[in-house]
Amino acid sequence: MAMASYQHIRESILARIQAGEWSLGELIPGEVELSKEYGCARATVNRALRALADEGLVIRKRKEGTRVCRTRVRQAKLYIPIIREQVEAKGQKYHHNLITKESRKPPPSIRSRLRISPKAEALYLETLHFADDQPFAYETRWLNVDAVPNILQAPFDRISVNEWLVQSVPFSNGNVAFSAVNADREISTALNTRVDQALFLIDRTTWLDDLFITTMKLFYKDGFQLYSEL
Amino acid sequence: MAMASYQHIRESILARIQAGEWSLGELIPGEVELSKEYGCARATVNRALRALADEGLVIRKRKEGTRVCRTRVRQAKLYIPIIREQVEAKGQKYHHNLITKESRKPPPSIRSRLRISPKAEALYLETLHFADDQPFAYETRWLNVDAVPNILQAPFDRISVNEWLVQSVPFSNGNVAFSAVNADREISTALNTRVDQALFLIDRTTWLDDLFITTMKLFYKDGFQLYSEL
DNA sequence: AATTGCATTATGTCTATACATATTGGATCG
DNA sequence: CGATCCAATATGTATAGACATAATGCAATT
Repeated sequence: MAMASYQHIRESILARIQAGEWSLGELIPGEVELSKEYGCARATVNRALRALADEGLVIRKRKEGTRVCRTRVRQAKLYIPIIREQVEAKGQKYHHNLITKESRKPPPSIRSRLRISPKAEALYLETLHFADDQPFAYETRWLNVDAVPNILQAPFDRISVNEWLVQSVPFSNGNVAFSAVNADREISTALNTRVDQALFLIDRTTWLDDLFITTMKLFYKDGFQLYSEL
Repeated sequence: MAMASYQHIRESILARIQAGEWSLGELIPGEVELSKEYGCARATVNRALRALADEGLVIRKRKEGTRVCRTRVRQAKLYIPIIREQVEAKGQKYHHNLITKESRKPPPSIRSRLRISPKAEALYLETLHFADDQPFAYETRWLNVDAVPNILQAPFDRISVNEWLVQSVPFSNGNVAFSAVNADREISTALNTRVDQALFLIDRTTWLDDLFITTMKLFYKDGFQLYSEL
């Protein structure tokens, strides 16, 4: 069987929504009725409808029923990959260059988001990522050494900080922000672009519960775009 | 009961992963064993593990078992809201200004992505969105009138194109790309920023099956960022 | 008229059971 | 030795039945 029956039902209902059988905001039949119609158990319809609800296509409420979502919360699932994979996916050769690695007292703007003590130092790293020997992205990172003690032994000449962290440290929560910034002198030099070039910036911070792990800014070379199917 | 039992189990297993009970890439106990441990049916554990798999925290394979995900595919769910809601969520007053609305022959760059005939015309719209009477975002849009016939009656002085489409037209698929661009003269004037200012750009196209509906570029005023929890 | 309470209803979750399916590894046979 | 087959195994899916829970609206009560 190519597809499970709950998948079939999901697709069928999706098609019926798209065909306009029920208009936006309208109630669709209940689980019991649909299960009779499709000749299956209620649990199977339930799973299909739950799947649609997870995707944001319908809204379900107890007692009220299931209705076609009116304001389609367009949720795009973004996969933020490891930079090496991003480069290699384009068929280009990846390497990176560790520019800075030193313990510093973080500036207030960083310290506040770290939730660490005012006097504590943190590891500061700057990395330049290359695709086919062309600059691809410029990364600045603050790292809580206490949270990741064995980081000092990590072979950052062979593996990037980014990748080492992803593979070695679990994390419980964090946030990302995407924005656009103008390249300053330093970054434009590093990325070999003009000053003021618009750059795509990913700003990410991660914790393990309340323990700060790392915060990072990633400046992509111009032309980069983050893509997602809906 | 505050939480369903499968949720409890999900959280418990998540905590055990984060506590390092199983290291990255390692197999965790099977469903039967866990169901005995938690004193519940296998289906309940199954649901918990499926949830974790959906979130990208574990990988499951038949016969092999469930293992903690090594390269955590960091998937961020992005909610792309209606602009009015975005503005009002910041506690600001929203209004918009329809600058252009006319039928045109789309340029090749647009036409190719529309999958429509070479000679067909399409509706071209330019909208400026305001937050507290300050420019917030500049939108250019191409729209397939054939796909949305009743669009010509839509009251675009009261409701924005964006919002009308989201509420009136179902869509089956599409794509989004996020990037950074430098403001040209026209856009910088509209948004009241300097030329060359880095702007966050969302570029989105949607279809109903193979029927093109609309493609849109949205230039956000500087300072904007797209935020998401992980 | 306002409040309280109860039956109703649709989804949410759980259980026990069964069969399906993919995959591994060992046993068998040429 | 190598190819093939088969049993074991862990997850995947489906079913019927049960109880939980939230929300609605009607009915009885104050």
